[in-house]
Amino acid sequence: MEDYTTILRQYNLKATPQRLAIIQSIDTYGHINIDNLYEEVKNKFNSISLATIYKNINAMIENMLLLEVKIPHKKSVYEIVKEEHSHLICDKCGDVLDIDVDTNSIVDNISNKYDFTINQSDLVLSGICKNCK
Amino acid sequence: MEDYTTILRQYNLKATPQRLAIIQSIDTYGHINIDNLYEEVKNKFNSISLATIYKNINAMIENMLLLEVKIPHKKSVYEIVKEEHSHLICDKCGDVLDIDVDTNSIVDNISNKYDFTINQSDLVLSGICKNCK
DNA sequence: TTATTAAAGGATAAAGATTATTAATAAATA
DNA sequence: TATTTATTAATAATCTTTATCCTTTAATAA
Repeated sequence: MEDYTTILRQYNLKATPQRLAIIQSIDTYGHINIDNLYEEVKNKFNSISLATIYKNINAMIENMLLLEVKIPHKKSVYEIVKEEHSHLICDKCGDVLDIDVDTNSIVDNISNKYDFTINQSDLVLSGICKNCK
Repeated sequence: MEDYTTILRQYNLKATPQRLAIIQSIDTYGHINIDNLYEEVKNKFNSISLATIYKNINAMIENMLLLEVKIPHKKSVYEIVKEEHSHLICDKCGDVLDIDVDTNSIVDNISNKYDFTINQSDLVLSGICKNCK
């Protein structure tokens, strides 16, 4: 993931400087919420408006470049779409880790039992991380 | 789950008629979001204020009688705290089902791998239910 | 390179969601 | 039944998110 301009265009989004700053911050942090993203982008881009952040986050989500991760008791964070994975959250320091969990057997099992077509599996594990305990 | 008055008192909450109506609606529906809850309670209790709904939902969450369930692309729903379980959501009709999924091996595995103390495991499976497909 | 066009940005207003305030009321308790 | 304290309703205040409108800019093709 280097050339953000190309990536944006691949997702049918014009490569504006504001968008480059947004996508770069998200990529750097891995996961970031709206407020921190605004602060972050503002450092490089003093004049940016909060509405621009919202508009672009929404556009990038619609075009499937970004994903919203909902977290218990916290504000959502946004990440770049990659292979499906789960999340491990530290309730103390707020750190968010991507983890690899095989949920296939669970999904198959529930899918059969309830006659459901399951398209998405969101797993969030919360607790206290190594450094915080 | 019958005597809501007793339950509220067990959780150190005064048993007001408004609270009884709230807890009864949640229990009846199983899962309900703020807006639907407000509508529902208003039917029995015309004068209730939306702020009262919010205050009580928050009080009940703090006192661990209720739980917020965050759902991708939707408003959160609230449920009465029971044994830990996961959720199966129909993206079409919005129905929410409690499901029993054994996440112990996953939690143990990740817990060891990352040296994390995991306190909570939130799994939401989304798709299309039997009736909607 | 420049001109054209459609989209995006910034400022701010509007809308939506949640919380705080305050005076009146009602639940718990003795 | 009286007293105390928490709760309610109404509404204001505070976020949070989206819409509007005018200016600016990225993409495209001449």
